[in-house]
Amino acid sequence: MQKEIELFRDGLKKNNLKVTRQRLRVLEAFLKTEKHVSCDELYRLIRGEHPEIGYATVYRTLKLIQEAGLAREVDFGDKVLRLEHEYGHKHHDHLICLACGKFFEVFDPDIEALQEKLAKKQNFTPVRHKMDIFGYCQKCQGKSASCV
Amino acid sequence: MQKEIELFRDGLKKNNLKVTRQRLRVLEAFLKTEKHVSCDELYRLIRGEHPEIGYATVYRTLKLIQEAGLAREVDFGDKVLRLEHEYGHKHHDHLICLACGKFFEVFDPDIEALQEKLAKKQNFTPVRHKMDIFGYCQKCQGKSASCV
DNA sequence: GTATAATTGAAAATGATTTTCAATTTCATA
DNA sequence: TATGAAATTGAAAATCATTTTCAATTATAC
Ligand SMILES: [Zn+2]
Ligand SMILES: [Zn+2]
Ligand SMILES: [Zn+2]
Ligand SMILES: [Zn+2]
Repeated sequence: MQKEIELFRDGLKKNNLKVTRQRLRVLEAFLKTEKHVSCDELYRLIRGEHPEIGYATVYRTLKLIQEAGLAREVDFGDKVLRLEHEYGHKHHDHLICLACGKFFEVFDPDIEALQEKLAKKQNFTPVRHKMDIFGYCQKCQGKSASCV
Repeated sequence: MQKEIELFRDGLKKNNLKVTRQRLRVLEAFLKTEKHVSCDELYRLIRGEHPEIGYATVYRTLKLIQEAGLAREVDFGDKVLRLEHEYGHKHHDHLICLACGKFFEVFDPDIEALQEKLAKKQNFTPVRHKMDIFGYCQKCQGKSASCV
């Protein structure tokens, strides 16, 4: 966490941006949660301890956190922008339960290799990818999507 | 296209919904375009020939087209809901160019098999998946994302 | 044809995201 | 440590895609 804070400060300095109390609070809150958090969720978390920090500041700081390479966007198909930790977290893909909403992080080097190959075959230079598998987790076997 | 129209009519009848002039116009417009079209884009296309058809009708009909199994949602990460043809189009994944926005439909049975295996290993029952590879197409090699 | 129930289009509502702006704060420099 | 230019802040408003409302219109079963 110390390393992340340092990277954040460096990212700010590099762009002539200021290190503020609010920005540090937002970063800390983001680093503390291991979920795939939305801006709104993070704002509500922070509000408990720091009700003086506004939504816009959380929103803007999340952009800065992304720019510093500490977070990446994930999309679970629920129309909400979510962020997950990037620093110290290797690339992975997701299994997402249609019933309970839980997700699992997975990684398969064979799939990754085939993805490279697939792109190259089309003379396409891959930069990044997103692979999300939707279905039912062990606990939700047999349930339909409606059981929340 | 005749088959698709029939399926659409069947879908409506099955749910006690009415076959209207507007719904057929929207379906035809959707079937005619082979792009991954958004509601707004389709509305603008239709407006040329049928300015009397409202946005809400296009929006609502697109839902019905999905429910009839004729369209599926695709997400290119641009925050807009897009639909592509489903009927007669096998499952595929996408290569999406970060520079020019063009996309290519791809399919790799080996990847599909490994995806199944990966999910099963976690006792997860896969239903559907999304795999999007972002990068640069042949024409845009070496360009940065800013060149549109 | 009539009755009934569904559909329509315009406009308003929604909900996440993004911007505006005047007051406040940071921080390089003196 | 004081100063002042430049960046930041929070509240509120704007934006933008999506979704709903509602009174008038239309499809369809009888
Ligand atoms: Zn991957
Ligand atoms: Zn589950
Ligand atoms: Zn696939
Ligand atoms: Zn496609």
